[in-house]
Amino acid sequence: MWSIAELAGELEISTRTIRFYEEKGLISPQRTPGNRRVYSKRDRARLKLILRGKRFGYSLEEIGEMIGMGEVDLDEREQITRSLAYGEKKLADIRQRIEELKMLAQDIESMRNKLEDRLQQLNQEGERS
Amino acid sequence: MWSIAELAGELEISTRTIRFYEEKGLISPQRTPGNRRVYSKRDRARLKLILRGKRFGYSLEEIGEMIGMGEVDLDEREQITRSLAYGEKKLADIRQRIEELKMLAQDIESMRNKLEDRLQQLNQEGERS
DNA sequence: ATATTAAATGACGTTAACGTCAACGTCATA
DNA sequence: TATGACGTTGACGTTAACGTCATTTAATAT
Repeated sequence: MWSIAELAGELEISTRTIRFYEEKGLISPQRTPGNRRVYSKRDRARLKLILRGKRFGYSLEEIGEMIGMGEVDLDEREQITRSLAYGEKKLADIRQRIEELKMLAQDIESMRNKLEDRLQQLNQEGERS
Repeated sequence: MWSIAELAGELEISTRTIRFYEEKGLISPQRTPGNRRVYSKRDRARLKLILRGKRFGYSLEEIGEMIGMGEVDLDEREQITRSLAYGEKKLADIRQRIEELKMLAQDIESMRNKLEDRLQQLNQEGERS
């Protein structure tokens, strides 16, 4: 169990950010008798997932959908079916992103090659003086 | 060569967005005698790179650094050296992201398996009635 | 018991990344 | 040549994702 400051320190975000995510319904920590928030291991895992999502440019709203809010009033079978469908879409999305990242890496590598060539050329010009 | 609307259509962004990127110095298209913007193949490639970066949560400022603006008042050798160093960092970052995405995909797949098991179970319960 | 220190809540401020609108210029074409 | 359709530059508006107070309450140390 963690306090809000401990968790914020570990994850390198502000306490405001954590409260903000709670406002948006992304996490719902327990409270102490004195009304302080306490975060379980599960809350912490959820926060990490949120942060990971953010690093890939997902909005908080998208992340909310991803971790399955909304659609709370369905029977279990229906819920599971929808979650599966959503999961498939996300998987396709992620595989697509992996391919794009590889392309990005290639872009950068080809830039690197050109730059190295130019540097080589500059060095040779220098030697000829 | 493309007009701004053609390019916007193809890339599925607004013309405002394209002009905004120009304001920020990320692209600098040529102009016609009548002051219209014209976009070359190179401009288009650059825009695609920008959009790709955005999809991974990079800010426009970071993208700007990535495609090598800033540091304009250095000699060429220095410029190239810095660009190379920056490129290496980005490459490491990207490779890291690829690994993270693979992990995210695994998370989702294992969730899927659990859900499918549960669905199977529900179906069998149904048959036994 | 009191002084710190940490937390909660609410309100307002800020920044990036555009959207929207007005006022005007220009190009094609009937 | 006039009438849309497309483009340009401001200028102001908007939204997401927080930051920054001020105020009040609770826990901890002395």
